Order: sequence, then structure tokens, then C-alpha cells
Amino acid sequence: MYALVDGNNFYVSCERVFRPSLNGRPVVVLSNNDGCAIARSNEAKALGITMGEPWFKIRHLEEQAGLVALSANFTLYGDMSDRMMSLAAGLGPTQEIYSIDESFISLHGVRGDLMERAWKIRARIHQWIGIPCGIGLAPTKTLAKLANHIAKTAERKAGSYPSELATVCNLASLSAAELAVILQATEVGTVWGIGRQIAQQLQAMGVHTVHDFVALPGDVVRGKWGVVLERTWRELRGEPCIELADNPPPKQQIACTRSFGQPVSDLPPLQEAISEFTTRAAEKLRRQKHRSGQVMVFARTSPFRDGPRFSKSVVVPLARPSADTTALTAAALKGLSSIYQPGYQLAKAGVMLLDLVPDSQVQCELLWDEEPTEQRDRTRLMEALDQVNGRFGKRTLLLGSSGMNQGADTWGMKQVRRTPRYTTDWTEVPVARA
DNA sequence: TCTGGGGTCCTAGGACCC
DNA sequence: TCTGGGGTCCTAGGACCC
Repeated sequence: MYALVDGNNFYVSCERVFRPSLNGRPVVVLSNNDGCAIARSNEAKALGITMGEPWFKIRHLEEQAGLVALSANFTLYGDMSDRMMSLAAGLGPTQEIYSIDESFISLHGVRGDLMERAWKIRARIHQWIGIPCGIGLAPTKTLAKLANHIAKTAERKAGSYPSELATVCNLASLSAAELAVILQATEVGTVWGIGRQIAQQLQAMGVHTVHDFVALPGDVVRGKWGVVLERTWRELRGEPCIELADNPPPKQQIACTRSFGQPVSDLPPLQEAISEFTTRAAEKLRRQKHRSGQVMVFARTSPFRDGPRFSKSVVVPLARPSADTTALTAAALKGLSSIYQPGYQLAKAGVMLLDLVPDSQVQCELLWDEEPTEQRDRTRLMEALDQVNGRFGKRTLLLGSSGMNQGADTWGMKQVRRTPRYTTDWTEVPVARA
């Protein structure tokens, strides 16, 4: 048995913990650059706002419907997530943190009433962290996701769904007939692993509901879509095929990419941005205790705007794998100058670190072009840099090429509605007044 | 005027090996 | 006319997830 614990409208719920006045109101959280809606309260969903809808298309609802829009505050959400995950872990022996707001928990060997246990954990998360959750219980991960989806739907559409399915839903406790009714009422596109393309193809074949889908012959599913969808199909029929990833492998690539606050044409601000992105990516790389053998850089114009198009990328191999911010930045900037062309309104750029190898598996060399002691010194320099920035804040020590003001007047991100970092910065802790 | 930022896995096809 | 049977590695592209 598996459980899926999922925070409702997670980013919005995080914001509401510190601003209870937002309860009951339509609220959206915007992506970086205040571009589009990436989280919506139930009231915002009821206004017809869709996931990923551009802000400029819905901003009229601010006046018309009292919509509140907030800039993304990922520092806050990350910290709230850690707290929620540690409580959710109490449900069973092993946990897979699947995304910032979701975790799978294996219930293998757990005794007693599972529903009772899930209700208690849910109540504790609500009381201690302030985040409302849905919990789905089922024999496979795909069914647990589905159970979770049903729990949320039942909560939102109280009345049209049996109320005992709301907030905590255990598919294993239903009779075959009850399950069939629910699967007939659930669209095939809501299944984990069935996206827009496949859902469309299924609809065209007359397969509209989950019930229709599990009734398809297995070899048709495999023949037409391959082993991935066949796994999903098996899981929906109760056969576990996807294991719990409670010990996730290290990342194979690490990226830092951003859209700019305004279009950039000149090289110097672009160099600043690429230098900053490489610094961020290198920090992640060192946290994972890996080095990178290749650096990829790209820049492009907006796909949504008219005018001359530009989109280029280049991979710069390193002489040896490195986790040194200066070496990686030098490679990234070299790559940038090789693809840069003036005269374009660039909207986005980014850096990806590829060909990652663990620190412990770095190949020794026969001939060094620099002294081994120099290498050791650079490693220690990076350690010092990470420690100082960890203690005193991200940009306390930085490369000169990153610039001093994060591109405030050129490439920097637009974020005019960000809330305080309530839980991670002493100067932003909320104050209660008597 | 204004459209995010991360990731993963699988398959097909080509180059190459003996 | 007629042309084997294994493999590996790499890349590009397409699907998916949140």
C-alpha cells in the first residue's frame, strides 16, 4: 500500500498561513518575472483561471473580482515544504519526496486502521504547519495519485461526491462496484502519466474515462504507446510497477535559466546574467558533491513576440571536470561570446551543467597543467565561499562578473508582489502585536 | 506592453565494432 | 539475381511530471 500526501494549492496555502485575510479570497501566485499563474486558490479556479495562464490576461480580475496576485516566494515555500514533509513521513516507514508539495509514503508493514492514521497525520499537518492536505491511499503509486485527486475533487465539489471520500480517500476500501462508478466519473487525462497528447489520442479512440482506459487490452496500450503507458495501465489495474524512490539518485544535469525582466540586446548585461546563473548552478553542483565536465549556454528571443528570432546554444567542454565557480563561469562566458549576436531582443538565457561525475570518482591525471596544490586551494576557496554565503546570505561573496545589483535595471527579474521570507530570515519574521 | 523553471525517461536511427 | 547476426554508444526528439 502507498499513500500520497499532497498540499492543497500549495503556494497559495503557504501565503495564507501568514496572511489569514487571504482566506476565502481568489489568490494566485505568479511564476518568476510575474509571468503567469502557477498556483491558484479554489476561489481563483472558480473564476476560470487556468494553470499557467499569463498574468496580463487575468489582471483585469484584480479590480473586477478582488483577485490577489503574489510574486513567487520560493524561499518560503521550500521551508514550509520541509516542515510538511517531516510530518507526512510519520505515516509509514519510507518516504519519497516527489515534488515540493507531494510525497509518497510506503505503508508496508503498517498495522492498524490506515484511514485513522491518515486522518491524524492530516490534522497534525494542518495544526502545526497550517497547510491543508489531501491524502490518497491505494495499492500502487498511480492509484494513490488518483485517490488523492478524488479526495480533492470530493472536497471541492461537496454534494456531487460521497463526503466520505473527501480529504482522505482509500481506494482499497471500496467495493469493485463502488470503484467502477468512480472510475467512470474520472477523465482519463487526470491520470498520472497521461498528458495532453496521449489524452487526446485516447479521446479520439473513444476512451474518455479511467474506466474505459483500464478496459483496453494491454497489448494495444503497449503497441500504440510503449512500455511507459503500459506500466501506467498495469498500475491502474492494481499491479505495482513503479517503486518508491526513497533514495533518489543524484541529478544528471543541473540548470539555472531565467527570463529577463526586460529584453536584453547588449553583451555586458548578458554576461552578468550568465555569470550569475553559473554561480547558482555551481552552488547546486557542490551541494550534490559532483563536478561537471561540460557547460551548456543558451540565449533566445521570446517565442511569443514578432521581430527577428534568435535561439542558439553551445556546449563548452572543460579540460577536466570542475565544481569551481570561476572555471565554470569562464567556460560559460566563452560559450556565450561564441553564440552572441547583436541586434536581437533577447528574452531568456540559461546555463546547464552536464556530464556530472561524483567528487569521489574524478579521474586522476598523468600530466597536470597546474599544480595539485593549486587545485586543492581552489577547492578550499569554494568551501569558504559556500560557508560565508551560507551564513551571511547568498551574494555576500560573488564574482565581479556577476555585477553588484543583480541586473536591477536590465536583466533582473520582475517581482513586485513578493511577500516576506517569514520563516528563514530574522529580519523578515512576522511580528505579533497585542 | 505583458507568457516559468526546473527535471525524467524512452525510442529511433546512425555510426561503429567483431 | 544473391548480402548475417550479434552488439555498443551517442544524439535528437518527444512524451511526461510538478
